[in-house]
Amino acid sequence: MVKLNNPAPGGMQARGSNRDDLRQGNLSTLLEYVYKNNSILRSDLTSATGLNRSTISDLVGELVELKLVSESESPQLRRVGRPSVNVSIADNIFAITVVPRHHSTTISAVGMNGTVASRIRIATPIHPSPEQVCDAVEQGIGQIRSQLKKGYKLVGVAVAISGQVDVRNNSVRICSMLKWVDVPFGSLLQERLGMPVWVDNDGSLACLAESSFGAGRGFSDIIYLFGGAGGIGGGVVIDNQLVRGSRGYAGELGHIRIMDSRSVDSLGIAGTLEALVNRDDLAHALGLDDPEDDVLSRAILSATTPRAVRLIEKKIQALGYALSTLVNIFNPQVILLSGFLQPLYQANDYSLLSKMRQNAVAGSREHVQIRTTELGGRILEIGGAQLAFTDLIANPAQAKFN
Amino acid sequence: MVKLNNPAPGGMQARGSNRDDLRQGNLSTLLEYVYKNNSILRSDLTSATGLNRSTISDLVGELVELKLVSESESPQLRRVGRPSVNVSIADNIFAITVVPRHHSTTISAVGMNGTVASRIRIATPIHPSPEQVCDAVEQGIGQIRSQLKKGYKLVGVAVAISGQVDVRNNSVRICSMLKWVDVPFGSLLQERLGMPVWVDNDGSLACLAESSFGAGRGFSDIIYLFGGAGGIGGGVVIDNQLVRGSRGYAGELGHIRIMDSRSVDSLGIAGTLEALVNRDDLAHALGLDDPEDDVLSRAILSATTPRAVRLIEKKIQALGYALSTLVNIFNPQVILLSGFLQPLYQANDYSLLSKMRQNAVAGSREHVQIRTTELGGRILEIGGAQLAFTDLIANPAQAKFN
DNA sequence: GGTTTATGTTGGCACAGGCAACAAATAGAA
DNA sequence: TTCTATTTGTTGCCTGTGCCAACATAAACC
Repeated sequence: MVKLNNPAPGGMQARGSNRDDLRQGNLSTLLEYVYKNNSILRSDLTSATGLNRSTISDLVGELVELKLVSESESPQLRRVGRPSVNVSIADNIFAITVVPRHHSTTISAVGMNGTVASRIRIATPIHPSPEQVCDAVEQGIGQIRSQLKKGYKLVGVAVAISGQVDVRNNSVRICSMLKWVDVPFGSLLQERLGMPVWVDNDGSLACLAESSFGAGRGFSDIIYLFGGAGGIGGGVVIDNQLVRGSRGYAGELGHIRIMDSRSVDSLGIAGTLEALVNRDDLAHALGLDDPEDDVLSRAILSATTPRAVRLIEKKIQALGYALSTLVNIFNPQVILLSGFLQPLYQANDYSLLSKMRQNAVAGSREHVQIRTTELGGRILEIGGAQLAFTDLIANPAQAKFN
Repeated sequence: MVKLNNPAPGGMQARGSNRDDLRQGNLSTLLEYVYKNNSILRSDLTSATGLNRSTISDLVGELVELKLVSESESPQLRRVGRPSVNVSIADNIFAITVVPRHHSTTISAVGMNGTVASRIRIATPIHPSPEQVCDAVEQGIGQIRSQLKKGYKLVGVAVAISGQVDVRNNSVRICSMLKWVDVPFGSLLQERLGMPVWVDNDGSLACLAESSFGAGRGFSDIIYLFGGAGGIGGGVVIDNQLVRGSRGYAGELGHIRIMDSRSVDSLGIAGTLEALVNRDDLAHALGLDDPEDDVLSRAILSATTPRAVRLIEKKIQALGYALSTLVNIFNPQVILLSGFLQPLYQANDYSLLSKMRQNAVAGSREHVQIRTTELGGRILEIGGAQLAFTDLIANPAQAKFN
């Protein structure tokens, strides 16, 4: 459900809505439509929202005045009747996305219209301190500002962390990749930059991106799983809403239990999906040493040695078990696989599907699909930007830029 | 989030809101407050919703005219100032709750004010056909109608099924207890009775009840687990919203995988929570033959034979594994245990907690609580009624009774 | 070029909630 | 008792939001 600040009672904190909330909610709904579609006809907004033509006209007018969208002549559609006006997202609104890694940090400017306008990778010491990452970000934003066309507006900075993030206060609980524990990174960076900062888990951000702009488009209930060198991450969307849990730690799908085993995952938990389905094992069995994603992928799909084939099948089985648990819990419409889980699925989709179905309850297993993801390397930039645009979209009239 | 029919875009189906929606949303919010609290001061409604005093006065006035609530003098609070008016739910609005079991069906009338006004148990053949249950319900409602005070109003009938239910069309996908497969029970019963019928999974309904009126009050993110003779069921509440999944099959928490094992659960899936933590095993090890709940509970808490103690500990370990998976996925505030899982927890709460913590990610494990439930035997009646009252609460002005 | 169809535009309207002033009902102090 | 302070209910008026109907406009179709 969208805005109109009545958060559902139950916790009994529902608020009433007044006329301002009504207007704000409608503005927000419209802006979200334009954002998600990048560009949309006013007549489509009318039919989608159910609002009156004149109301849409008025609301879009306000968004134009706020310089959040622009109107342009419609493309030639060869349809009867007066052609409708095209509404597009302004091309000068950007979010900064920050992705810190072991020994470098990537800083990007992502337009609200979806374009990655600028991307800078800045080397840092291995396992950089929060201050060192702040330095890199500050430097990167400086460069980006000089590259962007004049008149640009920044909404703020989104940071994607490969670890556990308390989203209530934007602080990093644990990030093994950076060796951070309890770092209030959001506050640190915000103080340094003087603009809003949001921090979130990378799996959640990727899930967000894929659900809005990738393979999850049009689905309301989605499981997203990503397999990378650091382990397995993920995210869950229920009823079009990303699941965050009480503090934002939800979606640690790599750490769900599969079986008794002495293999432990990156957090030292035994028998989990991440412990059993592991990139290094696969690379090793395929005779590769720290391969790039596409190399590993091709190797998995063309594996022939009995040992490798056996191992791949074993991983598929383990993944199948995990999927069935998730399917039983969530009854999703679609499961999205990315990273090295994608070639694993493609190597033997039948095997994965049947393992999953075999261990899932009847109702849920029947209509669930498995798909591979679509967004590729830009996924964290898109997801991070989406996080950064959230406030703007929720309340377009109060937009503030930096 | 409450009403104001903008379902979140993403699936891109958000609708705009007009003035009618505004009014409807506020009426709904107020009615929900009164329902959840049974009785509340008008001044508390004012501060809780943030709406103006005069607006509350007007809205409550409409609810009174609709005969959904009544106003009465406030209790003596010995507070300075003019005493506020007390708003209570009308005492003549009822839902019928139906709980079909192996060889009997229980039909109850539950007041919107929370009272179970009438409860009738009607014997049926073992594994009754849908028609036989319909017969029982029709007969039961006939009796209930004669018992209720004149002037009563019925909103409809809610059916709690121990199995998988497609909530989109109120049909039973599979119910092993009744041996039903693909029974459109909602339509059948609705046609017979001529009033609205809703069907849902018993675990989901129990979760709903416990989250609104039981041990889950005040929490927004809840895991609910119930252990009974038929297996283990459950439900999940995220952000104050019951998780139903795409068709309503979500929440099959008994079928999440724990380990490799040859033990199978009621659906034939091996190594699941339900397969490993099993009421019959416990009863047998304790030398009991089909015990009542309280008998089993006492036996678990006072077990002394090494074999029984070992078995109990083993079950606790398995439950701990399941909880850690759930905690990793959801980052809930609280886990509610009921049925025979409750004495299992009480038998060694330290052991269960530490097993769960040991296998859960740092952020999520730190603040999660485990609690036992509060509602006892009335839980399905309360949860079912809540389901039946949902439409009325969502749109008080369109209330229709039977 | 006229007709049909769909959309944009405009002015007036209805009505929901806010606001301010006043009335009412209590506790507490003098 | 009486007076004051405090809180809440009530009333009339106002603002602003979305709706509606009539009209204008721009395309396809014949």
